[in-house]
Amino acid sequence: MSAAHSGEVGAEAIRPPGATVRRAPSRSSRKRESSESLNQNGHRVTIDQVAREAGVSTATVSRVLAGIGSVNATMAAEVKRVAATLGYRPFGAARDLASGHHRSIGVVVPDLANPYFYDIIQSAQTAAAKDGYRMLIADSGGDPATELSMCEDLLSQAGGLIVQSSRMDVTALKSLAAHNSPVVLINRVEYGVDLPHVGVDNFSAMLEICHHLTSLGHSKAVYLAGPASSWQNQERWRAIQQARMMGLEATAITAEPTIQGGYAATDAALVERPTAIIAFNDLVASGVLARLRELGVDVPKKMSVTGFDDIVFAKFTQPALTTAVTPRAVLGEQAWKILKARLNGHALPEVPLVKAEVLIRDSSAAPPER
Amino acid sequence: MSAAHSGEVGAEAIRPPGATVRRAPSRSSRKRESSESLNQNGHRVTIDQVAREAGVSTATVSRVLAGIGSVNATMAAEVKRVAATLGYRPFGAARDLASGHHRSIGVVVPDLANPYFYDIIQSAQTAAAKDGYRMLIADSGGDPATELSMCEDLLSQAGGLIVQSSRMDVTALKSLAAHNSPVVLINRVEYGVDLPHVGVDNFSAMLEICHHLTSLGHSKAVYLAGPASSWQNQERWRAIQQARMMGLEATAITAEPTIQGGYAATDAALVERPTAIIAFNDLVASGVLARLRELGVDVPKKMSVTGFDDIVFAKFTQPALTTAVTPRAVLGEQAWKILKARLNGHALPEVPLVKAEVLIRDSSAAPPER
DNA sequence: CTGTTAGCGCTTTCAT
DNA sequence: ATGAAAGCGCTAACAG
Repeated sequence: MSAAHSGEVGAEAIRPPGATVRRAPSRSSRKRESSESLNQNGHRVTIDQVAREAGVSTATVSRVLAGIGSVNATMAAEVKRVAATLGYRPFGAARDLASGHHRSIGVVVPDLANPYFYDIIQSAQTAAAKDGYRMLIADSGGDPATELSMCEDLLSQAGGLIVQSSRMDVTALKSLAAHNSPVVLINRVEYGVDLPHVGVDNFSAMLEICHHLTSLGHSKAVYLAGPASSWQNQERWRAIQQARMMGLEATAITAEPTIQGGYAATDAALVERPTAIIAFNDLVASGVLARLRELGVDVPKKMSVTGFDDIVFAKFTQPALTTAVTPRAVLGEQAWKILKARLNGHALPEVPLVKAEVLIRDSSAAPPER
Repeated sequence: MSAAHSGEVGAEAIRPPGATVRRAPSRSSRKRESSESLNQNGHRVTIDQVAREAGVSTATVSRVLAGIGSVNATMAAEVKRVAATLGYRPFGAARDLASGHHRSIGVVVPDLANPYFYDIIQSAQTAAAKDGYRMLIADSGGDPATELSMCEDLLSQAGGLIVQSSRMDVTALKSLAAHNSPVVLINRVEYGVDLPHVGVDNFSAMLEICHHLTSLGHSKAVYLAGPASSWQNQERWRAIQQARMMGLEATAITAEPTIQGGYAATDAALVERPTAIIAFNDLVASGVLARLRELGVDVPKKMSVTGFDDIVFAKFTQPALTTAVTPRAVLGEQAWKILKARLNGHALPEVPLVKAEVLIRDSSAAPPER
């Protein structure tokens, strides 16, 4: 093969004499003190070096490493060997620029310290990784303004976005949609906003919880509500209100969506003299349980408590929590599926809200006789 | 200002006649169907468009948007206005390529579903974001082999790596170190491997837990061990063995580092007839508590149980868990501090292992009389 | 099947 | 203070 086997002399020598003489590359003196992924000599190993060393063209190296097209087996092996020897790792930015799209997707969540989000992140990450995408994550702290700018920001490094339980108002959401970038919402449904979403059918599940309670004989409950801007909270509360027709009287008291929040709000809830406390989620319910125990209120004999989500701990609280299983892994996969379709310009698959199964455990029972 | 105000005709027209004629750009026909961040017309808004529209050079736009160097205030305002109007968002890959380094760091954890890692991830993310870095996260699933390849992989998209509780063996760690890339380890100390680390002083904290137990009168305990390849587990076990000189006899039984794991391993632990069960972490301890409750074994009267980490739930278990507070947020910040120094070519700051404070709650007490 | 080569969009000299 | 222009390292036409 009389390939461009130029060895060490190569490139410079074969430049045609008539070519415009380029100004000597001042670049050689450009600062390069930040040592990120450089080899021993302080230089990044590039695809050109691999190509030269292996006696092939950069195109071939690219093909071999990407596993695209067909290449002579011997050649491929040699390329791989050289790449390994040199410790070559492609420079992602160059690849993305050349191919015209980022290989990362951004994920923004309201609170990285909340276990609820991790199951979704985990499954989305696994699914995306399978397709060669990495995941950038960011914590908006639950602040709507931060959330929007965070999204805008990520969009310059990511090919698409998965936005979890967005707290943005409709205007912000619309302005995000106007970017025309691949974005999918998780657990935020907003008609009139042109953004695909996946989510849990909170309404049905909460209605079922209410039904469970009324069939047990409860008629007076307190809802420890989550953030007002949260769609999930709105849906859950809507269901509880709907349950009035089943004979369930309920008032809402806002609580921080954390264990501490539930703990702190319990006393206020008790003032209403309910026989059941419906918590926004399992975190809140756990806090309620803890406070009730302190207060000596027997659960479920004197008070029924329900959660939502079925986080790992729900099964191990004392007593074990009655809750609704929101299939988080499914949500993550669905979100990626839609995003992927969007990235590839395919038609978006229709995914209905995911049903949440209600799990009756030990924290709910018939109300005490009055 | 007679700037290059070329309007729409611009570029092509002013090309000097003597210049080498480039082959007509076949690029115009290159596929561009993947709609990622394109504007209405299906084209990405580039810095050139902004520059042209604003009647300045791309260099100026770059300066304005990066806030670097000094630019005429009026001009800057105009550039910003145009950029906003056009919906311009810089293409991260191009920026990274031009500047020579990635603006992301990779974070790999053994298990994204483990709450222990949340606080670390969150604080590291916040700290890094402040310096303009994004965070790529990946879940290795706790598999050493996957972990290494995952790191290699990330290194082509990230400027540096934070590796949590690495389970890689020394050889793998060394090969990672050999890349000479900015990597910092969290909770994995390996002398002889040239990689900076931050971590918790597991040994001292566990020794203190043991001391707490012996001073209560315990002399026979079972350690529900974590993964053998985990440095934290090794350190904790080392402390327990050390505690023999304080009169604590202990045997180790391996358990999955999860609630389920603790639950499942409890029966085997009981066979040893200990008066105390020392769990690898809070998750395991929670499982133990759940099983013990089922079995009717009173904690702490009949059995003392201790955890490690002080995850949010530790305070709310029944009874509340005696544990060691590992300051996760501090770890995340320290890790970023070191990584940043490394990325900038500064000297690495020396950070000693973080002390963990032992928190005596209700799950530990004097052993029953025999 | 393989090599050549033109850019991808941006930053950063360097010259003005 | 501003502009011109040279690439950063890689991919993907395109031509053989």
